[in-house]
Amino acid sequence: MLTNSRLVHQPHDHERCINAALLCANDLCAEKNARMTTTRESVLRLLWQSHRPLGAYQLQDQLAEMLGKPIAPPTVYRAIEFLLQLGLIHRIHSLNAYIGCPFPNSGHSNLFMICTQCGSVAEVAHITVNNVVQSTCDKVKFTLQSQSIELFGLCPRCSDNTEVSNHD
Amino acid sequence: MLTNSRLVHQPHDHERCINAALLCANDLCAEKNARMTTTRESVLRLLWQSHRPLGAYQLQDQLAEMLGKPIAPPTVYRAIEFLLQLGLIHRIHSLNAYIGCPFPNSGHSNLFMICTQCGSVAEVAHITVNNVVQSTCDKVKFTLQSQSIELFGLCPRCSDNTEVSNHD
DNA sequence: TTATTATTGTTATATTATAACGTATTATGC
DNA sequence: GCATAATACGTTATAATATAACAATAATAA
Repeated sequence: MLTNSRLVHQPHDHERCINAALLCANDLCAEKNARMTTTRESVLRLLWQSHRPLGAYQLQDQLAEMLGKPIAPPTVYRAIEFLLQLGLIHRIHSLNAYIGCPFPNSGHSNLFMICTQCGSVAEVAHITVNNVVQSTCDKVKFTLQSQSIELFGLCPRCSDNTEVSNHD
Repeated sequence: MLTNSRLVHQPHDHERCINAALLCANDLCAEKNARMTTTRESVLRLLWQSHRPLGAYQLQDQLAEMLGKPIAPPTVYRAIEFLLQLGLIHRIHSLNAYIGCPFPNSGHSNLFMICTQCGSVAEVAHITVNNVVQSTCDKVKFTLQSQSIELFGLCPRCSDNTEVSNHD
């Protein structure tokens, strides 16, 4: 099982995540003959900086500040679209928000664990989940193309806190 | 495995689905001391009539026509909210649309198979999927509260058609 | 350099959803 | 029945999310 669950819920060095993501992005662009422009890189950077899902208009604000000039929605959405296509970020439908993908190369299904308390989101790629989903589709003759699995609940930290406060 | 997959993709008697859903809705309301008003019933009926996901503003139009008077968005959203709470309908996040639930009593997880060709949506409740999801959550100490699983691909009919056209 | 393509800027607007407050309707206790 | 409270609906305005269309600019290729 591939997951960033532990990392997400612990304080850690964000710079590393950001740099890893940017390196990976550059590789992917080189490979696919795509251009990693300032706007696109900035959006990716912002998503990794926050380390949690950001809406398009949050990105707009932060991007405007980062670049020191006003940015219109289409610019943001174009960058988002580009990064989505490359698999560098994901869209979380239930939140209308976007988040950096921790393992863009893994040909994985998108399974997100969204903490309803603190808003953190961990991504998990689990072969067993994939297999079960696939076999379920086979059973009803549904040709699976892609998927969006969004789980809501309490992350490890918030689970602990809840338990503690229940004991008070 | 519980599913309406076959039914969804075949021509069939919609009146039955509608009536079954309305009966079920009335029972649930009686049980929970909730009121099945004209607006709410109409929205539920419309969703079953179409037998595919409808957006809030599609519902608004159809509701206005059905009731013979203009309807404002809040009215629609209130009915939607009510039906969601009772578990009589589901929201499909990736489509910003709503659909009737074929088995509201089954304490099931929401797994949808969305045909990217014809737009039909089947719901499946599969204990194995639930179990795998749950055990994945356990592994990373995530306390699961609810879930949204949306699968995109080709329904049985569209799969067949594609195959045929490929052979031409 | 020029032609071509890809990207961004700009304006306007579509789509989805909710806030706030007033009115009407329905249930409940007397 | 009548007063009261609770619930649902009507109405207006607006927030939040997303895209269309076209002009301008920048990068690449010929």
